[in-house]
Order: sequence, then structure tokens, then C-alpha cells
Amino acid sequence: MPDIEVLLPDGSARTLPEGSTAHDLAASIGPRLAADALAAMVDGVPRDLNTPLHTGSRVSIVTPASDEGRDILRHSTAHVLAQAVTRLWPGAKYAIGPTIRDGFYYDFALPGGAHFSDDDLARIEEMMRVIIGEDQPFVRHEHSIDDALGLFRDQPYKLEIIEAVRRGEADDELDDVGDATAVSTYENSPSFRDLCRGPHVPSTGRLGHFALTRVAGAYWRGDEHNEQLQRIYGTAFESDDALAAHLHQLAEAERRDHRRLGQELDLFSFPGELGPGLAIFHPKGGTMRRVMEEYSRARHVAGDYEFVYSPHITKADLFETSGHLQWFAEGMYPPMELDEGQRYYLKPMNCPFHVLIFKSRQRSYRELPLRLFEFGSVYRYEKSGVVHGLTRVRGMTQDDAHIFCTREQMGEELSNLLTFVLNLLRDFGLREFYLELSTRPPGKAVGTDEEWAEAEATLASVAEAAGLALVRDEGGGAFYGPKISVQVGDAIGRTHQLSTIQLDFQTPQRFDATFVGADNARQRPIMIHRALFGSVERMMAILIEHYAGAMPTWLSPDQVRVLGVRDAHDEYAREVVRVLRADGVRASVEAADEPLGARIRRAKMEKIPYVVVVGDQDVSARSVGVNARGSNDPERGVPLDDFRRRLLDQIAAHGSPEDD
RNA sequence: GCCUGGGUAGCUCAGUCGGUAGAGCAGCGCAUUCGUAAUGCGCAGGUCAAGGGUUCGAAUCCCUUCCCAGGCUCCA
Repeated sequence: MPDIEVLLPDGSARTLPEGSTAHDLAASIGPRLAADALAAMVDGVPRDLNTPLHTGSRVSIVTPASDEGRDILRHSTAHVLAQAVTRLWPGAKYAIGPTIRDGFYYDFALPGGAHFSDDDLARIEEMMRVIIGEDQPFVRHEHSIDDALGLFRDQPYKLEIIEAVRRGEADDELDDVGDATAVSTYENSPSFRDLCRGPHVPSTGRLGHFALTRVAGAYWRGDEHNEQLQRIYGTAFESDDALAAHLHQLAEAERRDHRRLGQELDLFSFPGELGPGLAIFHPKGGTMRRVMEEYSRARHVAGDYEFVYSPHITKADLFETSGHLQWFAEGMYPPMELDEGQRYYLKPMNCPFHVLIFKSRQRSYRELPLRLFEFGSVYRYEKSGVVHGLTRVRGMTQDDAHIFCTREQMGEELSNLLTFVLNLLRDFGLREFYLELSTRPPGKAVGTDEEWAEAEATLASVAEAAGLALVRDEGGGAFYGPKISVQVGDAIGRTHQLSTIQLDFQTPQRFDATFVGADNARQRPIMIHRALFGSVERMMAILIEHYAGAMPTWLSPDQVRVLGVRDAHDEYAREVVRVLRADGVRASVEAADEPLGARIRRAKMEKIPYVVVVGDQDVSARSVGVNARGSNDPERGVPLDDFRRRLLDQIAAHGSPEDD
């Protein structure tokens, strides 16, 4: 019998009898691997374990504790979920059940329009464990389109997918179950099969370390005009330990949640009296915000920005001219009718005001680039279901600037701007970045093809020159121009979109903004919109979560808490505070009405960078005891002036006590 | 806007079968004076989100509205 030879990931070759499968390969390498194997990568494509191998193929065995392995576990668990739901709700229609980051979901339509409740999750999990206990095989079949339509005649969503495959429209991952002539299915039992590209684990008995996490509504094909399906989210891992570790990660994210920390640290709140998405900043949150804004202002002064101000409300004309009313009226607060039918709007954007400032007199090319900066408060009528803490609000303040420049200046201006942005973000302790380029949105954009092409090409070349990873976000641009956004990685590996830089050829035209060129002719400026924090509120939320509330000393609302050991030391404690405050340090005393331990504990819970304790020795030696945040052993007898110097250096360097 | 789950003291939460409101922390008062993460005692604090309904009786059951959370859609 002829043999076949396959290549393993380490570069070695292995000879197997003709007709051998990926499972046979795993078995030939070792019994442990054979027992662990879930699937195989054959020439870079994931395949079932019973796939026959061919000479020359590069094969690696997929085991549970790998990205591919977990993906297959989750995908197979999603099938078990669908089967469990069809057993518990006979007649349930199942739509799609893909894997997502850290888990999977499956969408259903229940008979009679029924909905899942949270209590159903436990019942469904129980049924899933029954199915896993049955150790049903996952059997792959190929079907012609017509046969598939027959097999799924009771499953309208599957029929839609099959029809899309037939038309060759199944281009995204969710629908990629075959080519225009055939589709694949996986059969678990005579009563359950699902349309699927695969691969899957050999049998349901290989699953089990899973949890269903929540129920949600979700629109069919993600379109709010379609019916809403019932979605169940879950996750699965290679072991119970890995599952527990994942749940621990979720708990860590919850511990850092800025809404929770905002409450605990007395930074801000969302009183019901104000309405959704409207925050008030308490003194400590106000201090943090003021420090952020003051630093930003100083950077912008250094960057040759001019500071401007504009009102929060304006007549409709302005937003008709800008095009916002045409495209985003639904996202704006409804107008107030004043002065015999004049409609006034709360501003959702600052740009039209800045254009008016540009237009307030004749401009010369000698003034360009003209950079107008404003902490501009804007109001957006976000849909009720989307507001979220400080990250998605209805009233916010943007660190907004608009740069007017010539076409020739555009490239250099953008590239300087990107450096400016990244330096500012680094000054706030953010270190990991990548860029996203959002291009022309189909169906809602103004401007010519040439203008868009030029704008996109300019942004792309600037982004590439920055040397950061660049991801394309096709169709994600604003209606007036493409944008680069800076995506920032935080301390627990999440990414947030922060800064945006948008190129705009349209607004200057709409407002007929011009400058006089060196040739004495009127020319059209280019406009660059840019917000670095995005909004001050959102930036604060991201920083709070990044630092888990333990802010670097310069951003910390309270920097030093001075505690006398006994009330006899309170006077010296106040003296220490006076010394520090003279240098602008935010320091305070808590009088010795309570035991020292209790006062220290309170200061620690407030995440104050330095707790300074002073007793008899300190009063006589003019020293302090320094208990730094994050440290377990306080220093005794530090000369006050030494502490003061260290503190001021750390503040200037934007450091944290944890860095020392 | 849609789906699911919530809303009890400033905060975190308990409250059984429908029988009339509880704890810890925080606050206030008094005592305590202490060298590195909770001193003791006492006091006060509530339209149980709001409105309506069922009931002899509602925090509890029903309806409406508001607000919050997790998703979906949206995000100039």
C-alpha cells in the first residue's frame, strides 16, 4: 500500500499509510496528543479530525488550550446550545451561532414569540450537559443547494443563508458555509443538524467547561429594521480552571469600572434629576478634570493653537449649512422655537462656530495654518439604550480644535499633529497605540470621488509614516471626510478609541470659507478636525479604569494626607500641609480624633498617593513618616524637605508612587 | 428605540406566604490620644423610584412612567 508524507509544524516530515486522517497522524505522534486532539490545521485551514490527509500537506493538530482549539470548543458548544434550545422549545428557529472574542452566542426565534428569561439559562445549561453526556458525534455532510433547502425547510433563517450562498453573497464569516453549488452541515443526532462550515470537535463528549452568561435581544443580520431575535451568550474553555480564570478577569474589569470607582472615590455622579447621560463632577472629580484640562491647554499653547469660545446654542441655519441637520437631526436635541418661529439648537459639534471665526474677517495665507482650540461642550441626543457612564453621554466637553491650512500644508500638518497627539497621550501614561483609518461611508457622504481619494491617501501615508500598526475601517468615516483614529490599549488589554483626526474638504466649501493666497487669488482652505481626548469625560473614564482609580500623583485629586499620631501633633501636621501647599501640592490633614490605623485605612481606601504620619520624633526632627500607595513598609524619619523634593519631582514627571 | 434583568437609608445589601422597615459602612454627639489598613457607646437617618390598580391590608401582586445594568442598533 502506498504511503503519504505530511509536514509537521517543526518542519519534519511524517509518513503515514494512504487514507490516514488527521486523527491517525495525532495517534502516530502519541496517545496523549490523540486524546487531546480536537481538529487539525491542514495547509492553514481548520479541518475536522477525520479529514483524510494528502502527501505534501502541512498539518498541525489543534488541541484545546490554543486559540484555534478554544474557538472550536466554543463553536461546537454553540451547536449544543442550539440543540438544547430546540429540545426545550420544540419549533424554535435557530439563526446563527458564531464564536466571538472570549465566547460565543446563538440567536433564536422561539415559538409564539416567546422570550428567554435569565432563569431559562440554568435549564438550558442542564439540557446541554445531557447532550454532552450523550457524546453525540459531529458528522459532516455536503449537500447540493436544493437538498439543503429541503433539509432546512422548517428553518427560515437557514434558508435565507442558503439562498445567500446560492447568490454568491455569503461573503462574511457568519454565512460562509459553502460555495455557490454546495453547503456543508454537521449532524449531531437525527433530530439536530446545523448549517456550518466547521470544523467541530469529534463528539459532544469533548465539551463541558462552559457557562451561559446572559440573554439579550439582537436584530436578525444586525439590522434594526429586521425582527429581533433572542440571543444567548456563553463561553467555553479547555478546562474549568481556564473558565474560572476568565471569570476572574471579568471581575477585575468590574473592579476597575469607572462608574463604580467614580462613586467610591467621590468623583462624579449621575443624579436621576438630571436625566440619562448627564453627569455632575464632585470636587475630587472636578480637580482631576481641571488638572487634565490645564495640562491640555498648556500643551496646546506650546503647539501654537489659538484659544476660542463659542455658545452652546445657535439658530438652525448654522447646522443646515454644515449639513449636520441633514445627516444627524435624530442625534440632536429637538429645537426650541423662539422669536416668532426661529429654531434654536443645542450644539452637537463645534466646527461650524470655528468656521465662522475663520470667516470673521479676510484671511491671508500668511496666517495658515490657523489652529483654533476650544474645550467645547456639546449635547447629543443619544438613544436611551446607549448611554454608559462617562463614556457615552448626552452632554460632554470635547478638546476640540479645527486647523485651517492649505492643500500643500496638509501633509506636514497631519504628520505633526499625529506626533502631538501621541505625545500628549503618553504624558497621561498611555503606552500602547495603533491607528485606524476610516474611509468613505457608502450612501451618506458629500464631496467628489477625487476629494475623497486624495483625503484618504493623505491620511494613509501619514498614518503609515508614524510607524504604528494601521487597521482599515472601510466605510467608517464621517460624511464630510475620512479620519484616522488613535486606538489605545489599557492596563488590562482592552482597546479604546480616543483621538480622532478628520480631514474635511467639504465644510469650507459649504461655508464658502476662503483665504487670499500669495498670488492674490481667493483660495479654499482645508479643514482638519481633531479631538485628542475625544471628550474630557470619556478620557477621564478611560484613565480611571487604566489606573484602577490609583491615579498618578499629578492627576490624583488628593496627593498627600498628613496624619498626626496624637492630637498633640496636629499642629505640626498642619505645618507640613502649609509647606506642601506652598508648592501647589494638594495636601490635607485629618485631625487625630480617631485611631491612627483608622485614618490610614481611610486614606488608603481613597487611593491617596502618600499618607504622611507625624509623631514626636518628627516634630522635633522636622521629618515625616512616608507611607506610599502600593508599598507595605512605611519609611520613618524622612526629612520634610527631602519628601517635598521627591514629591515635586514625581509630580513633574507624571509618575506614581508605585513607580519608585 | 428594541430585548432581558433591576431600583429598599448617603453607600453596599437583607426583608419568608401580602400583615405595616432591617444590618454593616458612612454621618452626627460623647468618651478615647493611639507610630502605619477598622476604638467604644449612643443618636439620627425611609413617600421601599414615581403614579395608578387589586386587597381588610402592598416594599411584596398587576398596569403605566422614570431611572439603572447587560446586550442589539446607533455614535457627526
